[in-house]
Amino acid sequence: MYAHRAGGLDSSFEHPDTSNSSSTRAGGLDVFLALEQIGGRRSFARDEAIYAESDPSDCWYRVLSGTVRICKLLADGRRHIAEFCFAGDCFGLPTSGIRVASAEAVGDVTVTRYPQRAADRLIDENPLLVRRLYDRTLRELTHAHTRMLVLGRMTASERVASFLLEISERQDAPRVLDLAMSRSDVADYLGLTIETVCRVLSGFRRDRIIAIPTAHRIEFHHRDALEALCET
Amino acid sequence: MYAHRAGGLDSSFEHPDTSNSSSTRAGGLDVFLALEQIGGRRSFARDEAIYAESDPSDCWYRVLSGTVRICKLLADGRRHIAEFCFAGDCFGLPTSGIRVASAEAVGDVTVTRYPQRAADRLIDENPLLVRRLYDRTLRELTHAHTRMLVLGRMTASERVASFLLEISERQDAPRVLDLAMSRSDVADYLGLTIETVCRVLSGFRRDRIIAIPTAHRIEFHHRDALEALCET
DNA sequence: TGCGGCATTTGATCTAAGTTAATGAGCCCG
DNA sequence: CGGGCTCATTAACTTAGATCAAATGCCGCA
Repeated sequence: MYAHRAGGLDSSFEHPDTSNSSSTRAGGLDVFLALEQIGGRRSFARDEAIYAESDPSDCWYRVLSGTVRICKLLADGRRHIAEFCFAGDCFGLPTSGIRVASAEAVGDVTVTRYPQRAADRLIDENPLLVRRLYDRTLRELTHAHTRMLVLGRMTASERVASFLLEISERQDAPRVLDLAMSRSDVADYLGLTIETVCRVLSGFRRDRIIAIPTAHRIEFHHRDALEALCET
Repeated sequence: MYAHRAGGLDSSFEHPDTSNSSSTRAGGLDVFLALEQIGGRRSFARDEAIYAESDPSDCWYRVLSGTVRICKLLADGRRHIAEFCFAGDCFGLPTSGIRVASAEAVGDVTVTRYPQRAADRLIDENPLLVRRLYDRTLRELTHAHTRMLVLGRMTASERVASFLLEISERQDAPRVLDLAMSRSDVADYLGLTIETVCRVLSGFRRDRIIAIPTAHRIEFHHRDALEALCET
């Protein structure tokens, strides 16, 4: 279901010739090297804010290690997590000069920070780089459309199944899953409550579809059962 | 709430110098002219499919008149509408070679069709064009994040209020709203049922927030009440 | 090793929205 | 002009998931 994201976003930077673009490669790798040059490394502790909603937006980021959550809040405190970003993912790309969501470290996180002005200059000078960012963003938009289907039309069990499969496809091991995030994060990502997420997971365990050796580790016993749940 | 979309996508093509980019304008307008050259005009009747999920993807489109809906289906027929596209909006931009959603005419529709190969060539030759498409896609992604918050965390009343305001901001008149789409389309866009959409609209009318002279026309009497409902 | 606090899990109720069903209102075509 | 569509509305009832409440378990730290 989420196979189009396989390989992560890393690959767009590191293997710029793997996409379906017919761009010239002239000087291609230099571009990405140059991008690394202008980036500075930052670290954030568990639950620390990287930026907040309505902050001025003068840079964007790429995850080096750890997990970042992109959150939006309603006036009364209801929260939604728009996406989780893992190593290689970019976030905080500019749409206006103001942040429309906040970014927070799920666990300890290291990121590269790209100042807007310098990156803009590079982007304007390097068609190839825009093209990569564009392709990447188009893929993210497709992913967003899938997420909307999940949030708009799927049951609690289907949402949790699709979540487990999505995260698992982002990690190396196909039979085991290490969740960096809390049940509360999962719930806010899926538009459910903590309790419902727990109940669904317990149900899956009762049905021998998964095992839950510790709260943050899931073992897949019948991946096909999960896949059947979120078939399109 | 949706103000970042003000002006529609038309403006990115017709006034390429209004964005925050520092791109050179050298030959700028020629690019968009060239894009128009390679586009062919097509018309579709109410409910006609423009393309279907899993079709090969060899072109993309821009709406000239009418409204298009982008749909995703689950195996058992549950439907979700990812977005409505109005005059000036682009849709069907390529992520892989296969359509991941279908596009259908809501009413009678005219579109410009851009063959992928020709458009790709133009894109590769014209940094400015990619930059426009990129900025546009980034704005759409922001909109998608807002939609996820609506679908994941808002009540039925809040969803309908946000829908009315969103569509109204896309039209000229601020006091009256002409809905091209059926209640069923609205429901599938908001992750609700037809009946719930009706009940909420009737509730708004009972509370004198709106009037509903005909099923497809809404008059705003207390726009502020709607705005209060979906405050972030 | 044992204590305190937080996250997770489970259980008991409640409710917003879904489902089912009946009625009403346009509107197209003969 | 009127019959038969389809779409929209309203009402009665059901239910999936939320809310409220109470364990349970786990982890860091003394």
